[in-house]
Amino acid sequence: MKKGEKRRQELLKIAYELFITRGYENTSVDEIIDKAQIAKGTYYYYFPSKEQMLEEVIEMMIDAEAEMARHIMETTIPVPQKIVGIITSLKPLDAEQPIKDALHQPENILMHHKVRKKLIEMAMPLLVEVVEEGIREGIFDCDKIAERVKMLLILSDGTFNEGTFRESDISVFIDISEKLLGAQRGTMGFLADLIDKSEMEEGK
Amino acid sequence: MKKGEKRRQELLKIAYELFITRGYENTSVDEIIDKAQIAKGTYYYYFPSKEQMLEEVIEMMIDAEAEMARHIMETTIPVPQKIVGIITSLKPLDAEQPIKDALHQPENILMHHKVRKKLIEMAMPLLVEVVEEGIREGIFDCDKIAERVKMLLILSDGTFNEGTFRESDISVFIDISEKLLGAQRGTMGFLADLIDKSEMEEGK
DNA sequence: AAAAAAATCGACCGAAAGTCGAAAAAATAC
DNA sequence: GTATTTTTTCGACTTTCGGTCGATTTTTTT
Repeated sequence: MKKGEKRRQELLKIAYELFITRGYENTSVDEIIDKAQIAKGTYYYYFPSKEQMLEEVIEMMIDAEAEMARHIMETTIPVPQKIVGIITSLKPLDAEQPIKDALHQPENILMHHKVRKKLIEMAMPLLVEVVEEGIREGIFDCDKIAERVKMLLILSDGTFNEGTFRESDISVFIDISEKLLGAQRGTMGFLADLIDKSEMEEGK
Repeated sequence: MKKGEKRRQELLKIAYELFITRGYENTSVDEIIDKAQIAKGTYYYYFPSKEQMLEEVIEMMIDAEAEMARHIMETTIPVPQKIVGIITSLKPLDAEQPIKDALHQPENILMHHKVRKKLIEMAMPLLVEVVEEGIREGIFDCDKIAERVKMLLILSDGTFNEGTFRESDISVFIDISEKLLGAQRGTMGFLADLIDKSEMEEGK
């Protein structure tokens, strides 16, 4: 009477991997049940539809990201670093070791969109807290924190997680982040080095 | 030997209307050929695939928006108003008279995403020009214009064209627009009235 | 051991995109 | 004005895919 939950997790894991490597739309239910060695009926015994399954897969992913983000929050690194840490930990699965691309560059728009939306929802309250921390410390100075955080998230996602990223975007992003939060010039400057470094690793 | 182009346009028009009112995914090729009173084979004589057709429908839409945007550019209204005018004219089809919704609110993500991307590509060079105009006039003061314009577009899209818009976003958006372009405080203030007005019309 | 509940099976269904060879219509050549 | 070639149209057929359903097996409960 709980073998069920194991199956469920097993299927979720298989689907997660297929969705990420080949895309949601390009993964058929048949492929999933093939890999899992089960029949159609069994699959639909656990999930009412493929899309509902996607929803659950995404939830899994968000949970993982959320944990990482919360972990960063609890550290004692400076507030600006926290913010950047949380934001960069939000790259859906891009930065993960083996899997990588094949997800949002080509055409996995549905999945990417859903992930992105939930990711922003999840990260907002955390970032609000961090920004408030920054305000108390005198590093930031602004009102309407939630709105500003939302825009920061929109901006970072649109700038970095889309295919149109250019090296020259960084300095503008830094500039605008500082002004958005009412920080002193240079507060976010360390971001440039960070990105330079990761670009080099990828040999871009 | 050119009846073909007429058919093509006819099909494009039918598809455009169906895509907009019912969504791309929810419109079947069968529905299109039903409305057009043609056979499957004829459809595929003109379009290699449904998705390619979407691409062409989108191009049509973009062209229309582009013309409107260019028209705004040629007027003699103040630069800040031009910018806002262009940006607001970019709402894919939202603001259009009879059609409206049923597009990006529910789940027409693929189409919305493609439109949005092309719209940004199209609008960037125009806005760059306008911002340069503003700089010459001393209204704006900034470097990296292309990058800043891109962010302005990302931000406006993410703020207004997504389902998460809140009244309180406006003032932050105004603030950040001004800072992004190096404008004086208040330069973009008129935006608030604009939005208030359109909200009222819709009875929100 | 019997009964009930949970889990599994796979043939089948319907919708939808896309194919293909043949035929009709139109344009061009002679 | 007829033959030939090109363009356009037709619709039955194929394939893929998400999803259904009643039957069957396995596991749990009593």
